[in-house]
Amino acid sequence: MQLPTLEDVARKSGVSTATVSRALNDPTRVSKKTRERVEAMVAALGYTPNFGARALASNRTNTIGAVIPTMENAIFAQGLQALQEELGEAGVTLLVATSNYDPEKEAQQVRTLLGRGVDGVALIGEARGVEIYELLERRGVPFVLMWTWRRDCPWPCVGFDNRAAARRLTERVLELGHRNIAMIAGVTHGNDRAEMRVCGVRDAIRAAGLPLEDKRIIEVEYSLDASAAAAKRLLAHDRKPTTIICGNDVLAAGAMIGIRELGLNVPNDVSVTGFDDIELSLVLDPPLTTIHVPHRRMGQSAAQLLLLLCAGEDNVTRVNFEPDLVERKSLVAINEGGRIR
Amino acid sequence: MQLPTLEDVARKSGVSTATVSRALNDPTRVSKKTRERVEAMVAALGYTPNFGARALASNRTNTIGAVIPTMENAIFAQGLQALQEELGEAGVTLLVATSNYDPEKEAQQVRTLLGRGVDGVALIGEARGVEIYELLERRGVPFVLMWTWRRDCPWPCVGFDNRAAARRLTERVLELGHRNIAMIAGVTHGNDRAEMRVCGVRDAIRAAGLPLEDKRIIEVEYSLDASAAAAKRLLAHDRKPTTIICGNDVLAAGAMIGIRELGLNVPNDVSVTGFDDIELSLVLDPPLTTIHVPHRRMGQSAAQLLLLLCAGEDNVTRVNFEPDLVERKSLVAINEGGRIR
DNA sequence: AGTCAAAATGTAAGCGCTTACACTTTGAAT
DNA sequence: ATTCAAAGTGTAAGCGCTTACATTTTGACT
Repeated sequence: MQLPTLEDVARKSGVSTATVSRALNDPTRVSKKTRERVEAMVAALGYTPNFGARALASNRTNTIGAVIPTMENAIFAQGLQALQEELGEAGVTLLVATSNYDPEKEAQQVRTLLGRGVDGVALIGEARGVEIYELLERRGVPFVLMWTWRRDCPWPCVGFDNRAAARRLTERVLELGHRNIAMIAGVTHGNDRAEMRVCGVRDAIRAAGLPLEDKRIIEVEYSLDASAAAAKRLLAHDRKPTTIICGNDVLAAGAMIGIRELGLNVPNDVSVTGFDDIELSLVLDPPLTTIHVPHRRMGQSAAQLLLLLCAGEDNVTRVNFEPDLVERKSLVAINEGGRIR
Repeated sequence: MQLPTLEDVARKSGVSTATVSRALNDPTRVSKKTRERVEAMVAALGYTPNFGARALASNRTNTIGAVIPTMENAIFAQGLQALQEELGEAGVTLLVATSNYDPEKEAQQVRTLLGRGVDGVALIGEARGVEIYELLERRGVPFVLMWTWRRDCPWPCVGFDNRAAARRLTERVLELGHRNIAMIAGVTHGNDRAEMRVCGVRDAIRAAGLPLEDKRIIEVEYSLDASAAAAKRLLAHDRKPTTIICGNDVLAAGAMIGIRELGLNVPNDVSVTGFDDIELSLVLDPPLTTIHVPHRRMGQSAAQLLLLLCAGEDNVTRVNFEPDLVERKSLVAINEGGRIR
């Protein structure tokens, strides 16, 4: 069966295809009478514009592409959902691709998205080969970086200062009397958020005049198993850490599993902190002290910025959110004896 | 700047556009010599096919659309990721839309996807207005239902028997001596998976000759808060349930939060079971006894089926996975006194 | 009634690709 | 050498839409 075309609508409502096109895309440019006639005919025929033809003729697809590392853990889910909803209200569709934290794969996904003619692109973080940025700029396709922010970032970004937030968290840990701190970080290669979080922790420890010991920072992939193993390794150390700062909530959850398997208790034997404040942090026992990231607002804001950029606005904008430290039960003060509470 | 077109490639490599098109889409139909020349020219110019033009001319988009309820909890993440990866290997892109468990929104999203010319559609579950099925069939767009399976389902589906699995789980609960069972279910309206899980629980209880009490089954939206509240309500009952069977892992996590807030202990005071076996179930303390659903295999299988259907294969296929009961620590046997363990 | 800018509409040329069909070349079999 | 199917290539007609430009209609003023 053949779908009705613009021309069918035009013929049956006694106007030209141009008028139908206008009635659909910019109703103000058409008299009320024709508009209504056309709309009625569209409904009667069940006409839907052909996406490919429209894209070909107008050179726009009303599609934004996003490349995220993974959908499998919830870190990006909320933000993406919000991005999608916000774009949806403007009639723009979101195309999501995943890179599995592999820069090469990310580049390939960006190329695929460009091949599909996306009008704009959302990327996570700043760290990637310069060729992607060049490609995007050469093609004139606007993009924004999400989940990251830096004062002098040369590109539009919507996020927060991972380094400052990690530093703030660590300062709180220090304030609670911890002097023996370890960290389970995400893999920092090609991941500036992970890297900046490590830097932030280092900043705070150094500022406190404490030594920073490289072996107390373990980098692992974002999985429960890897993090649980890392926690066990850290706690096998002769001088056990009193706090394990984790690169994100998933790592914190993994660390808590590892700690539990060692027969130790959080927070009595060791404190744990997370980062991101995904739903997970509430189901953990004890609930996780973590950095709350405003995922939804970030997604919305990124959508708006992207729409602006697509509309031709072209000054680089940066949106900086201020993540909060939410203190729950997984981090407690240390007492005089060096044991916790 | 103007992007290179097929014609540019053709001109510069001294062949016709038809030959270039063939060299790109079906290399075997072109001599080795020309193929190599064309490929070199493509690389040199950085040519990428124009998606819209291709879609318009060939009437295919190499895109599959999926409508899922939400990305915000991880239930669908793994399955979708697998679906996407499998499609990706066939050069097909996945377009994901969300309905937020709203049938009306789902219908609208399907229409949007069709408007974008998707070659096939993946939907979650079977329960929806007949008009969506009609629309899909009228358009001749193949689709598969995921996360659900029924012997006499009239449409292609890739999933498992939610009812049987829920029944199996409940039988195990009964086998462990529980006689006083409550359930926190997902909202069943427009959600056959949730509904079938309730049915399965009922089946088992009825088969055991026990009374089934409607008030012991509470339907809530899939959120931690709602489930925690429901658990509290159930436990405020004069005859406390010894097990709370939850419609999925998220609800189980919420129930455990509620139970904890009541100062009770899982599983000593009350057992809890989940359904889905998402990563969450491992981070809970105690780890959750739940039904393991093979999300990844389901996604892969759905992708393969969809690709077949798009290729013209048109006999209705149903793929049934056998979910396992994984027993962890949140469900324990009841002792003689009626108290647990 | 006449004027004329503004509003509404029509005409038709593409957008970049695929593919039916026609034509040419190739090379194995005679 | 000749033949002829198979393999390779070219020609050109769309696919369904947008939009620059041309033309007609409208209606607020004289």
